[in-house]
Amino acid sequence: MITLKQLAKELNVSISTVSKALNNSDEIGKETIKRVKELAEFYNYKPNKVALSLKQNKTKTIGVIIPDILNYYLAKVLFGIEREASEYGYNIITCISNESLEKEKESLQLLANGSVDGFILSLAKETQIKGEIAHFNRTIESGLPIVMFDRVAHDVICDKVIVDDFEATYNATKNLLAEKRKQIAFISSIDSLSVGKLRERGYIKAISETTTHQPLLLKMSNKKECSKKIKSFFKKNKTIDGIIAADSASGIISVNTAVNLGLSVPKNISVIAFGSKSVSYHSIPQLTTIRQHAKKIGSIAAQQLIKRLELKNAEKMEVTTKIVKTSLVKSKSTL
Amino acid sequence: MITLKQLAKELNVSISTVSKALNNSDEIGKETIKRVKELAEFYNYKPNKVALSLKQNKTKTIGVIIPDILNYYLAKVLFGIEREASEYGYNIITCISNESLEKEKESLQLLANGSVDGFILSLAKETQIKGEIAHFNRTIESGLPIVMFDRVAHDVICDKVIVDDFEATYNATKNLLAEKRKQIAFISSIDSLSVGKLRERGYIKAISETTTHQPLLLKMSNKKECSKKIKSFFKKNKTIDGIIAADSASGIISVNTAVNLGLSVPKNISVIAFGSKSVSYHSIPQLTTIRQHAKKIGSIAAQQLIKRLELKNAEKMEVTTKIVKTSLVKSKSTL
DNA sequence: TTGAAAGCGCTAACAG
DNA sequence: CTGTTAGCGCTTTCAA
Repeated sequence: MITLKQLAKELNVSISTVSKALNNSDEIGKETIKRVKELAEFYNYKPNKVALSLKQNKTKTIGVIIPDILNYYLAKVLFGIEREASEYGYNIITCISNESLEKEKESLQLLANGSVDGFILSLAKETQIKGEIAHFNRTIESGLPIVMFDRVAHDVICDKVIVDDFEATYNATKNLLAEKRKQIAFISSIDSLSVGKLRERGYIKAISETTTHQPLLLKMSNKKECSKKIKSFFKKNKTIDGIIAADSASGIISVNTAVNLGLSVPKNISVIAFGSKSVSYHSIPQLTTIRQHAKKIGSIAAQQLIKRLELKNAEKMEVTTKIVKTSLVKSKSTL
Repeated sequence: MITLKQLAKELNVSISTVSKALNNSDEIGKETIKRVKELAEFYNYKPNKVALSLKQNKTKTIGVIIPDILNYYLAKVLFGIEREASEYGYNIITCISNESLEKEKESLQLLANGSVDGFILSLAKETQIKGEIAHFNRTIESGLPIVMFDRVAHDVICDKVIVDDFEATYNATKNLLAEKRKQIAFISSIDSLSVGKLRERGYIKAISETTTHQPLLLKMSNKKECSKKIKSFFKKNKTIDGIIAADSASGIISVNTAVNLGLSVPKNISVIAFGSKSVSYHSIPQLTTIRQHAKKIGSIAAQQLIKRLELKNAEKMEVTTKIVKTSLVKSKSTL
């Protein structure tokens, strides 16, 4: 990489002249500016990012910590974050906590050495189970703002972007009830997550408000066993005619299993699941899904963080919690 | 963030003494080291990464440019890269080219300003179609090594990590032939990618070596239309009894569509597709898959780059191309 | 209109 | 054993 120093030497001017010329300072003569710019162009000069960061005490880099990059939803949020950030000239450093509290702490710690200006993150499963939040507070106190999305720690005072999980399943369940379904079950493989619990509560509320039958729940911890568990669940409960699935895998497997058992979807049984468009193609008939607008969540989170970073007296800015509304996209697995 | 300067002031010693003490220099007295470390601990001192990078002229950061983060396979490679990199104390800055040549160039350009020590990348679709490679060569000439994986530019001289795509479909096709399948088709929605072409060629070779029937190809550009196209393809070609799918979506949809049309899988028709374990659950019966060991590809790519970065005279190190062998994991969609 | 010098936080050669 | 100094690449005040 070519430096100002080298340019200055070759042009027989001082470093500061070159710097000013490249920044179009009106202190510098037109002729000089032209000469400098030409040579810079010739050598494809780019100001060294590290030096700039050191000087200006900000890196234009955001640390993103996500629990699982193989989760389609989380990957999509990341996509949204990246796009928005790069729009504003920010880079993102990605760390994957792999659902581990330890790795989450470590990443936070590691990047808090001047590598990033702030964080966007979603809590690791283990963090949610153990309820630890001290590491977040420490980070915020040290001057690095955090924006949390989806799986958030309510007790930490910071900006948050969440989904209306409770309402989403509440409405979805109501929707199946409106189809005159009599026995609606809730299937989840994300029971340990805050969002999983919210979704369950939305379902339970709708059921207990409207019907007399008990909520019917199938909760699984292991994705591997989903197929078997769902199959035996269906066999045991022959009267089920509706499914609310808290995650897309459960939804897809429910439809495919029902069809496989000779049930007609949606004639005998309707299925609604959290999930994206592309995953909806994985079942025949195609799955009716609750869309979370993951990209939007990502871009809102990025906007929020950048706004705070570029504010003069950021402390004075109140923290906000933005709720991104889901939409129910009807397809072929419901009436 | 607390700095050496502040520590030095509070301890009434010089900055360099503090620096040396923290680095356990034997120039410094035991007692002093102890005092310094205690205070550093107390303030939770962390050396400023940016200053270190500037001083040492390396960032311990890798730029990763991937075409599509929502592609499960690519996300998994990213996972492998991240894990390996963090093992060696490297961070990764992720850019998503979104299959666009322009964005790919831009990211490369942008990070070549001292932000990263080198790159790991897979080519954007557009880059492969247009065959542009100048931007890669420029980057390498400027001293930043590149490791390419999966979708590589053969004409660029750099380290590469690839999959034995050709052999994989060749062997998979042979496998179906060994099942006495008479009419095996090849279905792909990634025709424009280098790997897509290799996979097709492997299939064609196996077919033309062994049978007299013409290769039977269904190539789609639009994922959206997959379901319809596959359905009409099946209806038109009633004698098909085997499928090799170049991508997992095609495979999943093939199985589900076949079942839906009343065919028995694998009795009437066998299906093999490129894909991961988790995607194999999305069809009933479960899909037989060609596994690419994405995480391994990621970690090998990271290892290779880091090795080159930490070598003294890296130019002298020959470039290598590593081939990661696929494995055929049999499940319920084949005999 | 241009240049010299200081400083961002750190390391390391050299001096004391 | 400890301190002074220079320098990584850049911006910016102040002086010429």
